[in-house]
Amino acid sequence: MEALQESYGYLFETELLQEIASVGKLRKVGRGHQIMDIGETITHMPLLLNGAIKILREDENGDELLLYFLERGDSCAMTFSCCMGTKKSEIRAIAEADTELVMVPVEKMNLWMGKYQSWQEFVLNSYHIRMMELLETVDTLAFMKMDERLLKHLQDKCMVNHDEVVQTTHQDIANDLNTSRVVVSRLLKKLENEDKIEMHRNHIKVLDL
DNA sequence: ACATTAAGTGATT
DNA sequence: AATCACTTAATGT
Repeated sequence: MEALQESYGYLFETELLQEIASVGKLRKVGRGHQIMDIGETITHMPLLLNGAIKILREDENGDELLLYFLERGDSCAMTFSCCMGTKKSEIRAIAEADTELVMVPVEKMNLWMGKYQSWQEFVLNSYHIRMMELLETVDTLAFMKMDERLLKHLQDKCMVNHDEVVQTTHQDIANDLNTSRVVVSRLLKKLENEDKIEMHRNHIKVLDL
């Protein structure tokens, strides 16, 4: 597990890295695959090595809303709190790109909290970062109009995929933003007229980054 | 050639 | 901004 060293070497001492390597299982997930669903019991916590994962929330009707992306060096804050009592996931996680992650059993969480201060810092820090990300999306939701949200979403996608070309359909975007496809199509056309994007079938190139 | 899926359009609320 | 109803375009079998 040299990949561990590369992604987390600057955070954890070698002793902890070795423990992660010995107890964790490497998992590869293809783009679009579901990693965790709402209501599922959390047994492992993920440490992202590369790729990206999108975190979604769902309403009563089954409509989805994108909360944020996880990238390399991130972990799911949901798993942290689950070890403090709650055991079911409140969110759904789907691979945004082909992703490699290390799955660590949750039992190790508390153990390492006392044993390694680098682990404790990592957990607390991750929690803080997730909180800030969540606040940002709340702001976006509450204060931004659909066209601004759309552009931001495309830019975010570019960010996590390290590519100015977004592989997606209008329908997919509509699902992520919890709006209708027709609205997305029309707003995208507007963005194209403003030379902020280029539209093609099944992919969009973002010019305004 | 036909069916399916993605995207575009006008009208209405 | 959402929804409906319909058209057009691209792609798969």
